[in-house]
Amino acid sequence: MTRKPELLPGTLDMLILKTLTRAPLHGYGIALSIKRLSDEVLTVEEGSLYPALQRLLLQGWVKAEWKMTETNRRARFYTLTAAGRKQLGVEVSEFEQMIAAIGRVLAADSR
Amino acid sequence: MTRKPELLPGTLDMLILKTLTRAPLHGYGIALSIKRLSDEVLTVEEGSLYPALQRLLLQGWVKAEWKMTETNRRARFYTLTAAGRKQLGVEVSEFEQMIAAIGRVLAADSR
DNA sequence: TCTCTATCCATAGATAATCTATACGTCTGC
DNA sequence: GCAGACGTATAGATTATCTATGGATAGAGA
Repeated sequence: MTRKPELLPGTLDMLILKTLTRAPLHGYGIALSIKRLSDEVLTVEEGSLYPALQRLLLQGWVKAEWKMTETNRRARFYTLTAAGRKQLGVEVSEFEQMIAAIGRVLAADSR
Repeated sequence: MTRKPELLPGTLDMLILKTLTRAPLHGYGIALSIKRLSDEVLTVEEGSLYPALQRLLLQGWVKAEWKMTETNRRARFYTLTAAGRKQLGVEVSEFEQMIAAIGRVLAADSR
């Protein structure tokens, strides 16, 4: 049985980076934000999210610091770096190119 | 270093099924067709293609038979089954829903 | 005839990205 | 006290790619 992913593989980093262009956020907030903006279509599982954030940190595309949330909890806030913003641009344009290409294949008329 | 995929993961089965709606084709022909229709953006490697065709056969979404090509070679031609056609519809609509959702996230304005 | 290129099939193994499941801790409201 | 939302994190399984091979045949051109 083929599993139904909650996410298109390969798009998570892009979605996280995009989310952080609005404001620094903690992991939980990033997941909520993506879910809400996508009208509940996209769900980011913790097991995908935190490894992804580690990747982004390692690449230098985000930085992190511990702070207090509005609700008075310790949380790790991630901020987009300049390199991250650039990377987002690259990923978005590659993604759009892919989507356009897939669109052309799907649009080819079949008998 | 993050690898640059030739394909959006998760979309290959859909692309193959779609290609077969036009006419039965052998593996090599499927790969060429996707490449050409996408204006060389999407490249299907053999190591992705043949396992994918095995998956589709196992699921009963395509059937295969050996025939001769126009160029006088033995080749395995794959034909879409009724179940495969139905599956294609499901995959396309899920894909479009995903793309729309990602679009909403990417469109959210950032300061 | 020889060699090169395009056509064709297929698999093994590595890699990457996701999901499932789990564990832990805190704050607020009831 | 307890439930439910908030919040971080990792281990392990799964799946889908890519890389790298290996093999075979047809046709064109030297």
